Amino acid sequence: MVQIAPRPRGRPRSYDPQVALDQARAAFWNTGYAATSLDDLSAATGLNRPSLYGAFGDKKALYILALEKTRAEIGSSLAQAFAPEDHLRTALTRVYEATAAVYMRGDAGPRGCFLIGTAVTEAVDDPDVRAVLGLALSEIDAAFEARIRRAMEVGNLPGSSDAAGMARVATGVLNGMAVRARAGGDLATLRAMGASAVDLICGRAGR
Amino acid sequence: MVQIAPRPRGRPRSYDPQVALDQARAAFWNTGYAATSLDDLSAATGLNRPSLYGAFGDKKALYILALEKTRAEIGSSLAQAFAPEDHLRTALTRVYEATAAVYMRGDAGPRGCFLIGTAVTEAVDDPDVRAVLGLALSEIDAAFEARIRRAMEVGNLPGSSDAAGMARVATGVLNGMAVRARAGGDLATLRAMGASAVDLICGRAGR
DNA sequence: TGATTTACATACCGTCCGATACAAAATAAT
DNA sequence: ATTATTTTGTATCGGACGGTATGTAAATCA
Repeated sequence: MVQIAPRPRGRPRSYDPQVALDQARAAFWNTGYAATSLDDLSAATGLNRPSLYGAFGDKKALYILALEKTRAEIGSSLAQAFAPEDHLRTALTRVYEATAAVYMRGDAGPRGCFLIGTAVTEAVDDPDVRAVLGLALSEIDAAFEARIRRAMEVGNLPGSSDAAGMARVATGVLNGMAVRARAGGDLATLRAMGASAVDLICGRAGR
Repeated sequence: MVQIAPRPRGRPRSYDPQVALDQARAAFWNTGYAATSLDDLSAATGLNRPSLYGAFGDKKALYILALEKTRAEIGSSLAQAFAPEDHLRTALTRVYEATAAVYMRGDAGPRGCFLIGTAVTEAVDDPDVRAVLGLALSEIDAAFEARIRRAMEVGNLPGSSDAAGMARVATGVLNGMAVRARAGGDLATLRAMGASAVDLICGRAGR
C-alpha cells in the first residue's frame, strides 16, 4: 500500500519532515508559541531557518501543523481506547490513566497537553488557533459522549443519564489534569482526579 | 478606618497604581505574557515605560503582581460565594453561573480565566509562575472541599463521599470552562458544563 | 523664594526577532 | 560532461523587543 517514491529531481532533503515536526512541537510545547523563537525551532529540529521555511512555511504555519497533528493523534488515540466493548468504568479509567502518564512526561518537566498548554493562550487573538482548539474539544466531547451512550444502551448507565453533559465534564476533567501537570501537580494527583471523575460518572458503587 | 494619607514629598503620581495594574492585566489577559510587549502595556495603562518600571519593576514582576492579585480575588470571591448556609446545589450553581459569566467577558472577545489563559503556558519554563498557579489551584480545591465537607456534615451529601476528589473534579470543570471560553465556546455551553458538574456531585435527583 | 524630592517624557541602547537573498552542494535528467 | 532542479549553509535585512539614561515638570519643605 505504500507508494514507492519516485526519487525527486533535486538535492534530497537530509531529514524526515514528520520527525522535524515532532521536534518543533516539542519546543513549542515547553515554552509556548510566542516565546519559542525560530532559533529555538532551528536548534530543536536541526534544520536551519531557510529549511524550516521551505518545509513548513512560516512560524505560524508550522505551529498550526503541530496543532493539527496533535488533534489527529488525540482523535485516533481516543477512538482506540474506546473501541473495546468492556465496561464504561474500565474504558474511562484506561483513558484517564494513559492521559495522566502522557501529561507528566517531558524533557523539561511535565508539560500537560500540547493544545491546552500552548493554544489556549493564543486562541483569543488568533482565529485559526481558536478554530483548531475548538474543533479538538468538540471531537473529544463527541468521543466521550458516544462511549457513554453505548454504556447507556448496554445498561451500564441509567437510561435517563445526560450523556452530552457527562461528556463535557469528562473533557473538563481532562483539561484540568493538563493544567495541573504544568502547574506542578504530581502524577498521583492527576490519577486521583481521573478516578474521582470515573466515580462520579459511573457511580461509586460499581467499584 | 481609612488612613488619611500624609501627602508624600515629591511630585504626585498622575495615576492609580491599582487601576494601572488592572489595565496591564487586561492586556496580558488577551495576548498572554510573552506576546504582550511593553509598548502594549504602556498603551493599556497610559503610563510610559519608565513609569511602569518605577511602579511595578520589570515586565516579569508586573505579570507576577497581576497573577497574585487574581489569585487573591479568586480566593475572596469563592469565600464569599460559599459563605451562605444554603444547599450545596445552590452554592455550586451560584459559583459556576458567576464564573461562566466572568469567563465570557472581554473587550477583545471572551478570554476565560486569567491564570488558565496565560499562566499555564509560562508555568513549565518559569518556576515563579508555576508556584502562583499551583497555589491558586490548591486554594480553589480547598474552598470546594471545605464547602463539600460542610454539606456532608449537614446531611446534604452521603457521609461516605470523597470530598477531596469531588473538589478536584469541581476545579477541573472550572478549568475546562476557562479553556472553552477562549476556544470559542458560547455561554450556554459553559453554563451547561457547570450544571452537569453540579448534577454529578449533588446527584440529579435533588433537582 | 529657593532647595529638595519625586514623577513624567523623550530619546536612545544593544539585542534578538522573523524573514530572506544569495551562493554552494547534491542529485536527476539529458 | 552538462544542464536543470531542489536543498543546504551563510550572511544579512529592517524592525521590534526589553530596558535605561537624561532632562524636565510638579509638588513639598525650609
